[in-house]
Amino acid sequence: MTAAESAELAQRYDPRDVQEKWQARWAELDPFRASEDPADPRGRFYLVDMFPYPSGDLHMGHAEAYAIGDALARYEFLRGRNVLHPIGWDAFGLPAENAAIRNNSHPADWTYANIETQAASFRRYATSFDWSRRLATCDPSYYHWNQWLFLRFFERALAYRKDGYVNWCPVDQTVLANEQVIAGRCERCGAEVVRRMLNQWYFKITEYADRLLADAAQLEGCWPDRVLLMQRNWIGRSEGAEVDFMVESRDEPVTVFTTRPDTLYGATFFVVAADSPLAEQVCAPDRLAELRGYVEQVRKLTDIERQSTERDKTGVFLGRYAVNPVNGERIPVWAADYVLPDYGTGAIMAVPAHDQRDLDFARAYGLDVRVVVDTGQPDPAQTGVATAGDGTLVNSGPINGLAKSDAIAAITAILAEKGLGRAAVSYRLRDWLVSRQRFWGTPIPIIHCPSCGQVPVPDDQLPVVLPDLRGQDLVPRGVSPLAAAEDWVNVSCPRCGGAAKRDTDTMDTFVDSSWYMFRYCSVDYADGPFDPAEVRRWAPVDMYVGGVEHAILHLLYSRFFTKVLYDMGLLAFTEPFTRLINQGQVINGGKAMSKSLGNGVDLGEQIERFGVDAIRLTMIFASPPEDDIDWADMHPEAMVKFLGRTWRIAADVAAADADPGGAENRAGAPGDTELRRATHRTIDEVTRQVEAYHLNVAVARLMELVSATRKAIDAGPGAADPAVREAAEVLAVLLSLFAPYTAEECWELLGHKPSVARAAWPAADPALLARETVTCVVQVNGKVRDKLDVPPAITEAELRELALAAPGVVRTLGSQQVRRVIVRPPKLVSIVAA
RNA sequence: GCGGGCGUGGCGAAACGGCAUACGCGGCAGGUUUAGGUCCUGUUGGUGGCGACACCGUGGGGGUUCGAAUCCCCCCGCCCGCACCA
Repeated sequence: MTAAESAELAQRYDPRDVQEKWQARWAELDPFRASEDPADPRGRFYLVDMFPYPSGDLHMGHAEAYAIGDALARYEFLRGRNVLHPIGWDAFGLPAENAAIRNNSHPADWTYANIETQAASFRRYATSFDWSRRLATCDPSYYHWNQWLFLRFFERALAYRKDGYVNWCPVDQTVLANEQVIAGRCERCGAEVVRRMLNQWYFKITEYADRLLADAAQLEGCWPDRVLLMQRNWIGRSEGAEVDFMVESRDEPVTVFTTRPDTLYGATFFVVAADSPLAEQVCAPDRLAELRGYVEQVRKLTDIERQSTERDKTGVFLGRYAVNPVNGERIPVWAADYVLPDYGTGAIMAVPAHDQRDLDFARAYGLDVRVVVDTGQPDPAQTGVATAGDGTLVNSGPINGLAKSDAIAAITAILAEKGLGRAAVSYRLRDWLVSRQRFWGTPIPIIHCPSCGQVPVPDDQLPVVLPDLRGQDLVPRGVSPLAAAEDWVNVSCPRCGGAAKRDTDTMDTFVDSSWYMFRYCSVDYADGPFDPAEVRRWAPVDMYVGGVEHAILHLLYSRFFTKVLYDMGLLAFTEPFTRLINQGQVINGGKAMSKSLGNGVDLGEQIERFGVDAIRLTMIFASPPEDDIDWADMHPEAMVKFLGRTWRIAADVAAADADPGGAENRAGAPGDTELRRATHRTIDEVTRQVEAYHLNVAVARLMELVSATRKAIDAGPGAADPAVREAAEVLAVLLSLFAPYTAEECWELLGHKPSVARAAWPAADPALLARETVTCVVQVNGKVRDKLDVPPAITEAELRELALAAPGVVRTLGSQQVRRVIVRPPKLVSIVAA
């Protein structure tokens, strides 16, 4: 074949044309089905991509995430592992319900239709899923086990109801977990969240705060640092002490939590959270009206206003005094909204000299400021700047003269001894609010009986299936739409048989996603959430791929669930995901894609234009997986070109094969050594880059090999050389991680059947990796002055001599004295001269 | 405010403390082509020089080192998380 003919062919290769052909073959071959044979000798690898929400077709963000996960999964397959790479859908949730309301249809119709759309798109996208394991969380066969788990949590007192201030989204008309409130706004719809006092279901994640924190250590180096950091900050452990203060006209002491018990002698007033029940309890009767007026005012503020640090401190005096347990001093009790009702004990001792918030409050209301730690900084009462640093204790009785940290220990010991306080730990983490006043979720399997209270639905009556409600109004009104299904709601109490009502709330969808990775191991298992034997075989997940937006929410909840399941004896490990990769976002023109900006890029359109392979390759080649990709800077056409070049190499080899002369040529030696070296270096490099998740660099190495092979064909030994065939075969297998269609075409052109998915990852020949000469850089005073080609095994003495004699070195040195020579054979000599 | 991360060509990005800018885009030049496109080849950090070369160069400043994009300190800029958590 002439170069012109070959170019002509390349022009004819359009990666889009081969997609249907291979989809059909893959469907038939099912090459990525995990082996269910427990005796399968291959090492196992469990890779999970965060499952999608079926809110329409796949989008650009999915295209990146699944390209990364798929490359890693295919790598493990080709390495000979028995890989489990499943897919499912996070199928409950508000968007389905809102879409149903808009279209006057049922959430299930919308959801299942979108699932089919996405499944078809996944197949087109050539993802290497084991399709026999797909799941959808809205299937009763799935949420059955949400309910079962809920009841196990309930038995262990890890699921409980309480009154509390909750985040209420006025648009979605439902409560939200703390984790779902982003900067005071609803994570889903962006509306400003307001606080409401409601009786709701919670999961007691705070009981696991310490373990969630401690076990994060074993994820170090395996999860992105920033995710671990965010989780640590979210859990927010602080060490300090509890101190009991007596308050006039009250028998029980009021306990405060403080991280600075050393400043106890500097407490000049006492503050309770205005909207906590405690405020009314300690308030003098004649001040009650004022307190209530104040609380009313505060409640009108949105969380965003309330949390603004710019806002002036406000509060009311409650007409009572608290007694400082260490010195008997009477200090006024105030109520203020800068003290939170649900952190610590909802009350604080205020030390204005050493806490900025207390100081701001003291200055607003003319309260005393007393310095008890001498930090050498100016008087806070004068400057308005609290001094929080280290220093020496003053005005503090028995702890005078101690340094801050010693004083903390000393005063804590004194308090403990007198029974007035104790060392304590507090967490920023709150319990997980799991009930939602919406329809499209898992019904909470509890029956409320007037005489028996909260009664679990018996296991053998699970699942509690959602009532149909087809054709009924699902518009949110603050009460779950399930309440309207009277036939469904009204039941007899399983315990006493009397008239009772089902709980009408549904579970937060994050419950669904907290354990789905275990369900994948046995999607049809009917005797429990998962088959323990199967989970033992596959789990924990070796590699988890998904967006950083779940750094706290889903990833913290999953870790919590795993620990509870471990405590229940259902799992043998305590962390669900051994390794985690967060891919970046796909943005456009420097901004996240959004309808309002009109900068959305449609994945389907991109695939129509460039083909799946080019889009996958563009995603992979753009940057390291964790970086954002700005689509405006991307050039998928360059990948189309690269795919054509790669394909043409295989085509040239095939053509040379067909040429009778070619066969003779191949009969002999292994072929061109230079190209063979390049091929084996590429195998070695790509293997290492993939192992390090530097997928973009792996693609760059493939591009280099394509260029080298092209040269060998056009200006070297020609397409019939066995080294060219070897290069072409290696390219096909390596490329299959990223561009499966083109890889299949090449593999087929090279005469292989039935699929490159059945090929083996090539091994680099060490003999071909060894280099005959290496380039040695010779520096003089830190600057490169010459380069030498030397054998890799050169000795230090030989290299030193060669370097000193190198022309560039001689020229630079001139009359200078050589002071020192550092020799690092075979790559570097550094000469210090003066 | 607190915590963390990142600043490398015109652009996306490479670089165990050891040749800065691999690979790709874009640009320039050439070949193929009736032309354009496709395809192929070469070239492409800045300044100076015909040139071999020289000097400068990884946000800015300082330090450690024979040697720093890489390690340390300060500053500037951008991004992310938390946000009255006592």
